[in-house]
Amino acid sequence: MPLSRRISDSTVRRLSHYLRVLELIQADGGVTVSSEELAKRGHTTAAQVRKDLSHFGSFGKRGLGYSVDELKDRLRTILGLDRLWRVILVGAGRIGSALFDYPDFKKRGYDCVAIVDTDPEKIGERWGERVIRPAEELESLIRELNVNLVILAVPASAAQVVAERSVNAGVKGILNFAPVQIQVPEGIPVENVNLVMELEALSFQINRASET
Amino acid sequence: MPLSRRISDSTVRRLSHYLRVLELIQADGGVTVSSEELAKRGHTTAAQVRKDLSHFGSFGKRGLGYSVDELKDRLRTILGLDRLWRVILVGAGRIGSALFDYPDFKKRGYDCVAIVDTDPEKIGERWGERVIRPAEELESLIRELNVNLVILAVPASAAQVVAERSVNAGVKGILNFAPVQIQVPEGIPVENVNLVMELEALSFQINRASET
DNA sequence: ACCTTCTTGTGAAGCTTTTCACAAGCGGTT
DNA sequence: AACCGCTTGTGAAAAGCTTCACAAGAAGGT
Ligand SMILES: NC(=O)c1ccc[n+]([C@@H]2O[C@H](COP(=O)([O-])OP(=O)(O)OC[C@H]3O[C@@H](n4cnc5c(N)ncnc54)[C@H](O)[C@@H]3O)[C@@H](O)[C@H]2O)c1
Ligand SMILES: NC(=O)c1ccc[n+]([C@@H]2O[C@H](COP(=O)([O-])OP(=O)(O)OC[C@H]3O[C@@H](n4cnc5c(N)ncnc54)[C@H](O)[C@@H]3O)[C@@H](O)[C@H]2O)c1
Repeated sequence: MPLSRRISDSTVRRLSHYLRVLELIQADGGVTVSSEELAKRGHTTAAQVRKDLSHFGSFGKRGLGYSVDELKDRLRTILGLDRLWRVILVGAGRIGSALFDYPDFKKRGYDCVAIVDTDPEKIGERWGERVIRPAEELESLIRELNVNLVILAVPASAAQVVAERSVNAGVKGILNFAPVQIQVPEGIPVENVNLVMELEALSFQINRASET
Repeated sequence: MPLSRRISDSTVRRLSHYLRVLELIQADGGVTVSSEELAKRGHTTAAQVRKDLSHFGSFGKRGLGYSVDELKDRLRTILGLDRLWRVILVGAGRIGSALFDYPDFKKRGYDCVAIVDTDPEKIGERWGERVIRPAEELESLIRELNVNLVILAVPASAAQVVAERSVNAGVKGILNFAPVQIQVPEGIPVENVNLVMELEALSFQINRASET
């Protein structure tokens, strides 16, 4: 069990995927599952499933497969879902309002504990249990509420500055919706969501397929 | 110029990235650009930039670099942005309303020509120039408006059915926001956006970094 | 016309990820 | 207690992707 090797990005995404599949299997009353089945319902092969899991230990029983319950717990621990993550949402615009209160976040332990915006019209507005705070309070909110993650839902021009301020205030990871590559200190993970890029990947593939 | 080899996903995403960088350079008045500079402002290396581009031809001049204008055009063609894409939005909920009229889509040639929903409260509602149509009209709208792409912004339970209906009606690609792996016929590209997965990738990396 | 400087395009090397293949192990059956 | 069917865990092979390194070519100066 090579617990210290680097884990590839694709492996992590697949783990996340396996977890979701396990939840579905559990909801259907499944008790054990083979790598074969996990692969079929995921998007991959049985060997890949086993290799992915083997990076973190050996959770299965030969001849039987994996205990759904146990594997689910293991994956939750591996993915860091065995604790609560405190998230601040920066930018209460269109994408921000979709993300806020997205139930799947809460279900996985991501709790949006604060929202900030610069727009005086929006500051003070109540969203569910939260009130939109002015952007100047970003640092103090992060410190006082012990925020771990920031969701950047601001215009591209503001993203870099907000990211820097957030990291300086102690945030440990960034989910960035602005279509810019933000620069952060070594060791602070950033995940980018770029929807234009996704559409471009589609049109590229469609074009390519039609080129015979 | 190996025009027929398979292009990796990561290459396509970088092309998309280069295009954005080129637009920024052009806005700053840049006329030519070297792979070195493109790499610095992207997220990669000069060799990678050249290798990526070399799959599609040789667009540069040795000693000089690339013409910003020309490379931009070439990339637009490669990514399929030299035409208009007609998009239907299925699901006029929170994420759907954020996506609709997202200006960056229009700027790249993706035009949301129709919106459908099942909710009687929403049907008939006007969003900008569009009116939300009942979901039963999905197929007829796709055919009549010559829709190429579908954005799935419906609950996970509805995603598979909507995807199948859309493909049967002639859609050529799917951007899926529902957190399920949808099954489609060979040759229909699907891009998935799974935000929970992105957050999980962050918490995984944060956990891992703190394990010394 | 030649030399210098710069940067591309590209095989080859190096590295990472995926797939293969099979010994090892578990549980049920005879 | 030995056998059998099944599935894991894992080295080794294969495939895929990135980096290296350099010849080839372009522009400008002398
Ligand atoms: N709408 C979409 O579908 C969509 C999709 C993908 C990416 N994005 C990106 O997400 C970001 C936000 O998009 P949107 O459509 O929600 O825009 P929006 O204009 O609706 O919202 C942006 C919000 O950020 C606030 N803001 C601006 N500067 C700020 C700052 N320094 N600190 C805090 N708040 C600030 C604004 O007041 C506004 O409320 C943009 O970068 C956009 O490119 C949007
Ligand atoms: N809100 C988010 O931040 C977010 C983020 C990522 C992914 N998602 C996913 O996107 C999807 C939509 O999320 P949402 O938050 O917008 O939910 P929502 O409930 O706000 O919107 C869903 C909409 O789809 C409509 N709908 C349901 N069945 C339909 C059908 N068969 N045909 C057409 N329309 C139908 C509903 O009437 C509703 O208007 C979900 O799968 C969700 O998991 C949401």
